[in-house]
Amino acid sequence: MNQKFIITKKLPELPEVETVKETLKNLIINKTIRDIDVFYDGIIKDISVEEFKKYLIDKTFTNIKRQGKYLIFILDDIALISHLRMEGKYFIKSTLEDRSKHEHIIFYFTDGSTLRYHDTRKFGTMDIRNIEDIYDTAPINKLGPEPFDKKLTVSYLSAKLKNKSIPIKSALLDQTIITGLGNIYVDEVLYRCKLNPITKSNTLKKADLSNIIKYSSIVLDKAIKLGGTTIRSYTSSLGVTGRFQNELNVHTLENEPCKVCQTPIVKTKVNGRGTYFCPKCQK
DNA sequence: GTGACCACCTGGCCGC
DNA sequence: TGCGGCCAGGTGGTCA
Repeated sequence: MNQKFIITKKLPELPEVETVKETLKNLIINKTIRDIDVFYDGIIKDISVEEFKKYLIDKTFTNIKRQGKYLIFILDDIALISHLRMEGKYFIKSTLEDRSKHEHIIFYFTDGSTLRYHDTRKFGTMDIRNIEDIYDTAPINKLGPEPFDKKLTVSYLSAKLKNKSIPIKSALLDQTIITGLGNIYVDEVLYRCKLNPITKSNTLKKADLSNIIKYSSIVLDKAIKLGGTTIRSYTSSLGVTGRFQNELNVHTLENEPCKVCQTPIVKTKVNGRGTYFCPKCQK
């Protein structure tokens, strides 16, 4: 087998972000920012580094929330909205520790510790909002319901997809329709639903939509309980690794036998995204 | 309104 | 051994 296709990139999806949120809650709540160093300003959206510092210095972390794959740090009256994208991570370290190559933003706390944003590919983003504007402005106000949300019903999904001829895989990756599903979990959900990833979204039956809702919730719930998925080396703060990779049925398992019918799992591309499915179970 | 495509960015891998 | 090129990923922007 071509080695290039074995290596799958790791990425933080909703379960991984939930793990990061819960881990950081125990570590930074009630800590006050004394200073900030920004080594790569491309992560900060819309405002200058000076404004970013002005908003956050002397502020205290009072809560951490999550919406989809976004982390929302509450600092008094300000919200720092962070998206980890492909490889973003947070670490707590002492002020004395040297900065590693990929640490792009360091928050210095008054107690001598630091919160460090580490991102190998510099894809992550940070937005600043007033707390009263969090849910009324982009990016949060564009997000659809999460799989656990009661708003996610068959009628909601049917209305969203009725004019969509794009593959169901692409539709499920669209965070304005359902928020929280990423490439790994969409493959796993579609496998459990026995749906081919290229099925046109507007051809699905109500039973299919019901299954999508049901299995999205089941898959993400289980992944959260297991701390997410560590495919190559993704770890959350303080090196917490996920165990959901042991539950994967198709993703990254090209040429491995399907657990149901033993047919080799196929890897293809759907709108440029690496996609794994069983050609027999998912017709 | 919809869908396709591109940019962003870098480590790891393959082929030469 | 070293170099060039490809690939992976989520999201936002642009264009048809």
